[in-house]
Amino acid sequence: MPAMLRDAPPPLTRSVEDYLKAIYHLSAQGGFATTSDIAALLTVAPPSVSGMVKRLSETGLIEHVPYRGVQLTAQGRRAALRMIRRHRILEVYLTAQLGYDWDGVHDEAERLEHAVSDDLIERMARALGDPRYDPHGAPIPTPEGEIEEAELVALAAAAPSTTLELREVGTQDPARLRYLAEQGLVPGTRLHVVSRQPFNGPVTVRTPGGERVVGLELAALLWCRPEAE
Amino acid sequence: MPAMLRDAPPPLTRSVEDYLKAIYHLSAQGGFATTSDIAALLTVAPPSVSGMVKRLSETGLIEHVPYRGVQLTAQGRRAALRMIRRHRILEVYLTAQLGYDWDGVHDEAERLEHAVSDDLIERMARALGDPRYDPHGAPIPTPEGEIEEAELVALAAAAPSTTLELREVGTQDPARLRYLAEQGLVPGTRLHVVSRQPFNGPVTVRTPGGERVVGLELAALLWCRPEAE
DNA sequence: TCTGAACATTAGGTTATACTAATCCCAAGC
DNA sequence: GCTTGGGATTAGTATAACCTAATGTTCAGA
Repeated sequence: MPAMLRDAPPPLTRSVEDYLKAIYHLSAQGGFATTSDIAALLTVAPPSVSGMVKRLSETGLIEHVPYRGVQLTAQGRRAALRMIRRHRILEVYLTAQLGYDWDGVHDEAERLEHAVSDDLIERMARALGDPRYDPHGAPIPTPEGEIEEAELVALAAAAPSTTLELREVGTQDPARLRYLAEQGLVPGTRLHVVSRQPFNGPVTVRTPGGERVVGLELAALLWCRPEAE
Repeated sequence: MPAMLRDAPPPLTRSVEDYLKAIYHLSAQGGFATTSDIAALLTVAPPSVSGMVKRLSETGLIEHVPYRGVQLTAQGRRAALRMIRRHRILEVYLTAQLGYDWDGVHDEAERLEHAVSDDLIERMARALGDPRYDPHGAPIPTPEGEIEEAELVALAAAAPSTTLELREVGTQDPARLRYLAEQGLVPGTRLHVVSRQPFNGPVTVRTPGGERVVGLELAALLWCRPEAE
């Protein structure tokens, strides 16, 4: 019997899927994901992470540099992107087809992403017309594991009198999401930066719904694409 | 702090949910579910069942008579019916909204039933117009845990020259379900029993699609409601 | 009435995942 | 170039599920 067929790789467990996703997000800006960051994100104790890291690097899903942190291997990255695709397709589906709000959809998707089959995800994607972004504007990886890498700038860092398109909202916190939606600050909105107060003050933007004053904490979550001239 | 709030009952694990469902189905005709029947249904070894049975009776979900079998308590029955509602709503949803066939929908629902929230189930139910039967004709429990108890007769036991409505198909086996659908033998179909061969021979029925000869194995799975005169 | 087959249970071990407590490493500041 | 504090790791324990092997129980028929 050929080796390829002999031992089918055991399917990943829920925990493993969660760790890979966490590591993907934490090492997105190129660096290492540290033990304590992973522990904080998954709300487990650091020793639990050390243990899992050992197993994951033995199975070739991550690369571990002791006392430094971990990074995904190509295989681990594929698995993480598969989970992210599932999560984001689910978020779009629940929002578009079952009346969920963008601030309530995360938890449901978080549980379902481990249970749905690839087949079901692709049926949902087809029913939705193969969406490219989730309700928060985050890009959805393709079934082949490609993901769009956009060059976005945080509103907090934008220069006054530039015009931007709000592309992605970098939080899942329901309270923040609800407030942003009330202010009309959702992906796709055009923003003109009116002014920026000194000493880490708020940013004032003009939106189709009127002028809005956005505090720095929120402005740091609003990722925008500079408008082409 | 009042006792009711002090220790919220820990949510049931996947395994527990599966055991309760299995026990519900096995003790449906009023009797005890035996260790080996449960083991066979869940494809685990009998000692695993003994272990789980001990835990479940300690937590008050089942009543255990050693060497005899188990039955659900009122609390266990509620939990089982909740799972059955989830399963059947999911089956209807996947069939009606996402193009699943009635022979392929079982496995997907089996995994999802543990992951969906009650809220999502009720949203699906509402989107479907609160269906009362799943694609196989089985009744769907209400959110309050009521389930219709119909008096159905197996086609295998029906007298010749009676007229019946096929109500429920008692299998989840894809091959059998596919064949039955090809023959037009789906819930809702009106059947007239033309004849019954002796010596456990097949049953001949007239359907809107023409005459069909149904072997005894399949006829035992076709649960029918005698037509009112 | 006894006995053996079939079924149920106990005993003891494995794996995955988590925890706390104890120890280890390393880099930053003196 | 030492010390020290905080993050990382190891050690040891717990729990939920599962397994195989050994032992117990029941009942039907010789």
